[in-house]
Amino acid sequence: MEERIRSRKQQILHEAARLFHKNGYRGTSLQQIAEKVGMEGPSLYNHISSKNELLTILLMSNARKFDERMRDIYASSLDALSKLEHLISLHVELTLEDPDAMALMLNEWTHLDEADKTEYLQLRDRYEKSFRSILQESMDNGKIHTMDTNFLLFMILSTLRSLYAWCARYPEYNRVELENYLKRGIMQGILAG
Amino acid sequence: MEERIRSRKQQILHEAARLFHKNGYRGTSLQQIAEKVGMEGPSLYNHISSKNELLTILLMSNARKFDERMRDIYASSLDALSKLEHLISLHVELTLEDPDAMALMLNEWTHLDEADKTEYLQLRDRYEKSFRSILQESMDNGKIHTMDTNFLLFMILSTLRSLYAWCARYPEYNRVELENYLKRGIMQGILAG
DNA sequence: AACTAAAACTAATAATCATTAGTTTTTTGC
DNA sequence: GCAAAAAACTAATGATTATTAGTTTTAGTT
Repeated sequence: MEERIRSRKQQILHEAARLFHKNGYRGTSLQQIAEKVGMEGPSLYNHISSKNELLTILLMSNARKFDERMRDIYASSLDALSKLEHLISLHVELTLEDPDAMALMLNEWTHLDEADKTEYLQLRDRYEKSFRSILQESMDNGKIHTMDTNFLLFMILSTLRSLYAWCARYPEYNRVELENYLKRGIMQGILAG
Repeated sequence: MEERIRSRKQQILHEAARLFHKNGYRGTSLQQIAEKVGMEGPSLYNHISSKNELLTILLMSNARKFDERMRDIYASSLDALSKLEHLISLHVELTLEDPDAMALMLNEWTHLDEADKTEYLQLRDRYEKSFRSILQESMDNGKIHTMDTNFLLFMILSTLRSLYAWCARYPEYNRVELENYLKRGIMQGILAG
């Protein structure tokens, strides 16, 4: 009859992620998190050392996962255009895997303490540089239109980064559909013909 | 005397917009706003009735402007594809006009009080419905690829709504360049040939 | 100069909330 | 069963902060 009981800390992290996503880090009190888990606010301190620790764990683990997966793609021997497709898939996969963590990573990183913020921004910067370099290579190969690389990166990342909101609103779309739509929309644009 | 009040209030609104954008509504104290304007926190109450009033004025005026401009475009006799181009221009224009107000409208509307939030969500909903209907018409006309209209709307709005962040980071791009890049990127996609 | 109202100031209020202290209950290993 | 550790509770603490109260200064009008 033992169903898998997540450790208490995992439960806390899970509820924190949901609430931080829904109401923001500042807009969420420890009391609210505690209530969801079924205890009083101060009891949380038997499991965590601070509110900020919760954010840091959730956010940094997602950021590091992104970094790792990006490095795999970047270092692969695929051609640039295929790498780009894999990047799109990566966003879809990680967003579907944990939309709350994704939302936190994108929206709440300002509340990290200084050391973590520095590391986060380094990871993000490296990610963007790799992404840009893949776009640049595709352009040099003549595979995609010549265009301001930074602006192109901005357009693509805008869409990929908003994906968590789409998934929250329309949970019925699966990974394959999302990847397909995104690749078509980004690669081919919307004009017919 | 009326003029004095107005200009002082405009000053306060301006600094509030900058700070709300930079640190969020909750992350901004009245004391901080007051300091930027050159007074003590409580002195603000000679000009405003509450912190929330500042957010409401900034946010709702922008939302209503959007609504009004959208209605002009929607009601025009242009063909659907031209309307879409005008919508892109509208986002560029209003974003460049006041990036702080745009960021507030997109990110801080949750802090509106109930009545304003309801109105805001109605405006937003109407905006999205009109946008979607224009996309649908373009699709029916065979002008753009057949595809899930909601997802297409999501992709386009993701980019347009992120524009304020781009403008903050790269202030050297002007309206014409932004419109051109966006129209090309959205309409034609990135694939060469 | 004197009156008035706007607009500033300082000090107090009250709410929220992360965190600590101290205590009691529950669980666990034997 | 039982000691000890883990995990819960209640009750402070202290910081922040929106807002109000009461007072003084500033500036415009007569």
